[in-house]
Amino acid sequence: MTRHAGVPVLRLTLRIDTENGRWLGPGKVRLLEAIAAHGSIAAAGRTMGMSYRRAWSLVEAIGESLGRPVVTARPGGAGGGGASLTEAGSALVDCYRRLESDAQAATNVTLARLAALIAR
Amino acid sequence: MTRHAGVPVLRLTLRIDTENGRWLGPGKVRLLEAIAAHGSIAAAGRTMGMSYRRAWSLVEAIGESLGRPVVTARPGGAGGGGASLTEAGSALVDCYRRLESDAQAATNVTLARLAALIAR
DNA sequence: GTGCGTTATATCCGACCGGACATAGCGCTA
DNA sequence: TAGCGCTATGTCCGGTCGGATATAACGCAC
Repeated sequence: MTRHAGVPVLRLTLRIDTENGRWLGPGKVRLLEAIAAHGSIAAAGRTMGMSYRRAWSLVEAIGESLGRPVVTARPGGAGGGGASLTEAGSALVDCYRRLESDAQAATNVTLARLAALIAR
Repeated sequence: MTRHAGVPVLRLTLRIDTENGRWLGPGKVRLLEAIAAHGSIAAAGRTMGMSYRRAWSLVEAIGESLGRPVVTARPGGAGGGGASLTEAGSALVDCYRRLESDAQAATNVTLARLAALIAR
């Protein structure tokens, strides 16, 4: 990931807007990935520097965007419980990441042209 | 622009993040286009339902993202003055719209797969 | 059965953002 | 020269969002 001297790096992020005014962006996707990686909403929130309250409400919002839950959570038990992605949840992450890489590949030349516009 | 029965429409929006924490999204680009179309920041703001104050500060923010001004404005004169895009400003709009169409073309099949995930 | 960490939810508060309003300067036009 | 509309900028206020905190329930481990 080297960069040419003086040419600024531009990062392209995608946001998917649904009909009902909700949307999905990179933050929510990263949260889902962290939940999958750590096995709990609380641990995912901690690693991303957000409160459990916020992490939970984001998960809620994603579920409402999709019309179905994206995580299954269980309180109590070993380690206090935990959470993992539903099939729809991990499919959502996969779709988003594929969208991202496809878009990146299709736009990198124009993105470089845009980067050249920026004063340095 | 027909849609299959029951399949929700997803809109893909791009956001370009620069190194200094600033970014450019569809709202700012539409504002620039409105300025080009109407010949003034004030008129552009009115057609987009925002105050002159806000329109002007957005223009300012875009300029700081790019490191150079995106509009040239002149107070006084016929009609009170006006504003138009600089060369960098219209190049920015062109780049963004091209990014958008390229990304749209490259992702529409995956986007359809994502749309199928959404409960109806 | 006590303890622990997590889920789930309510409430309160401060920070931030945008909207509303105010003001000053500018230059053509009538 | 008076007026108009736009640029440019400051200030204040209210709504919204996130952070902090509190509480209850749950179920395994010890």
